[in-house]
Amino acid sequence: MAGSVNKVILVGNLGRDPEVRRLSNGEPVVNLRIATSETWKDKGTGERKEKTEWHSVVIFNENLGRVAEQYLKKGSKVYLEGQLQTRKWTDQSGQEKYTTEVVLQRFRGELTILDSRGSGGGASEYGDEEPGQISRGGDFGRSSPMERRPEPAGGSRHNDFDDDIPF
Amino acid sequence: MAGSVNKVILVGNLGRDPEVRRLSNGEPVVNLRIATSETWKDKGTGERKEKTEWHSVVIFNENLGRVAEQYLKKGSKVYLEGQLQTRKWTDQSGQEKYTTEVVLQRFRGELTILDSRGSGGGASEYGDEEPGQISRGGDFGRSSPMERRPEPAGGSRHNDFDDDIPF
Amino acid sequence: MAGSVNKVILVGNLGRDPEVRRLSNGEPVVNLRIATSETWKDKGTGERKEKTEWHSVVIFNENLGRVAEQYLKKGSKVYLEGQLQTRKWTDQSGQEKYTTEVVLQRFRGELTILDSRGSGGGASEYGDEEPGQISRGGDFGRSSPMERRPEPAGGSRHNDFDDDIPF
Amino acid sequence: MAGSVNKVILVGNLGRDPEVRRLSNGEPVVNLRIATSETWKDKGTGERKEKTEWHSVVIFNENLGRVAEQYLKKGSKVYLEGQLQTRKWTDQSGQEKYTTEVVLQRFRGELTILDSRGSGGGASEYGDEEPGQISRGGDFGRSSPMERRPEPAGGSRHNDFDDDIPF
DNA sequence: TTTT
DNA sequence: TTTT
Repeated sequence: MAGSVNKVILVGNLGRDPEVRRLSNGEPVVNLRIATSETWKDKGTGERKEKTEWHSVVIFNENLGRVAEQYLKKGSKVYLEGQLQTRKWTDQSGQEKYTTEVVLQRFRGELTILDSRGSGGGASEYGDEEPGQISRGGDFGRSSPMERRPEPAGGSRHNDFDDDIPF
Repeated sequence: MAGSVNKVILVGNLGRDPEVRRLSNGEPVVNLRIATSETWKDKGTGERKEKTEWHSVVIFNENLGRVAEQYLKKGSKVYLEGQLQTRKWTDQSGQEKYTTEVVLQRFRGELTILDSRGSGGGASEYGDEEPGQISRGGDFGRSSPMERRPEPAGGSRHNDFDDDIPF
Repeated sequence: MAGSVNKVILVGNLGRDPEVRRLSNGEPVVNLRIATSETWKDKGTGERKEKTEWHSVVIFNENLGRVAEQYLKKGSKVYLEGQLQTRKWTDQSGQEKYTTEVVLQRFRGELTILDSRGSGGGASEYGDEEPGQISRGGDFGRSSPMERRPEPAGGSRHNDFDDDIPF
Repeated sequence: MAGSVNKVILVGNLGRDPEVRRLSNGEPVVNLRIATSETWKDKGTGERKEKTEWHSVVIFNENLGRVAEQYLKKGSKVYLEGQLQTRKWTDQSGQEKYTTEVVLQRFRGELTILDSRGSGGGASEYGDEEPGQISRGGDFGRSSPMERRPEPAGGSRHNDFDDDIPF
């Protein structure tokens, strides 16, 4: 159906270091485990209570994946936007299982580092006069670095990421 | 942890009529099945493709639950905000399962009807000079209708919902 | 400062037809006037009241601009995401004025048509196996159509937009 | 119109201390000045550039206003949700002016402190078994503290805020 | 006027 | 498994 929106916004902390797998072309696919939590005070007992929710995040967005890989670690606080996706899989015993994840698809989603260290800028790749959003997935919509910034003839293309450090 | 945000925004259509269970106090708990989908054209084949994602939504928010119960049906288009929650349960065979849902907690979340019919107003319950958000969960933070609008002495309390039709 | 987010989400109706200006390169810059409103009932008088807020939206995003130009008109209902931007200008009498707008920058923002007619798909431009978000600005991050889909040798490139109708 | 959404999400830093005015009933109305910014690298010159956007925020939400008053200061980083509102006013010279603000209405909006200090919990006021969202405006929908937590007979009601520190 |  |  058209006219639909599927958006998740999380601000939370990484429960462990990012897990990075790599596609055959070298692109990273990064998995994060993000905790969000709420605290409240039990009106009956006056006790302070807390409930933590854990979120599985998968980053297919190449640029945000590189940011995650390089700058996030256990404990990092992030703002991220992705979409809800549920996939079906079969465990070893043949049982059907469903897993729901927050997915940052290729060229989509957002990731912003909120730690005082580790923040300070973004992995923006704009090269013109218009400002680029910090670490925003949508900034980068192209399928290969070659499409991205036409090199002058004879120009050498180094590691793209070198000049896109997010702080 | 403080400083966290757990928010889901969906615009989509109900795949079936709302399912309403009722708490011992009469409050509705409403389950929705919402479809969002994306379409794209395969660059190779030129074929138009579509992928639909299904979301399980649970409304504990009493007022939004009543709105859902009364005004939503299979096919209705809604905007809603809730939070991600994963719960563990055990199926009949003793297998542990996890289900992730979009939850509108008591006094929280938002629900807005987007159909041309069925839209046109909100279930707002503000009674003062300030405008109330349309069908917003947070509008209603009180735990019983009795707390809500002090009745004049001798006043009779009718069905609360009568005067809160969302369109 | 890094680690910042500036996001506006609107669901509302166009108060008039889109206004389209065109850059020297032919790219459209589209201005929308969007109404959102809230209704509530005055607790004192029992009167139903409504307050409408008007938003100025500027679409620099080329693809979303084309969608707006072609498919939106007075009365259309849309979901859109942009960012807040305030600009200073001087009126004819030399007075300094400030105007705050919701801006969809190049390659950014989202626009989804919510009318039953006019919905039904998206202006996605993905050409691979992964689904593209409907009418999402970030889908298109390239600065010219030439970068976009490498044509087979001898292939002719027609109006790009023809095959990207959002429904 | 019903079926509308008017939402602003900001993550940014306070440019100065909160400004607090007080209504005749003692409720605070708090004004914040929030900076968001974007950085990018000019593709031509290779220069790193930055553009800052300033947002005026007005908090009518009593509870979030108290949180802002007590815990925010110049430099604090916050996540907040409000709605766009433009108001007309006349300056000293009789000129008509328009100002657009991000408004957190009574019982609405969200405010979460993101600084490592100053975060760590929320001003939640739930008193039952369900967890309360951190510093969420919508948690509190009632117009006076008296409605809030029924006191045991003879119970004394102290400063409500004492036991609701957000960390 | 913030932040990095 | 995070954070406060």
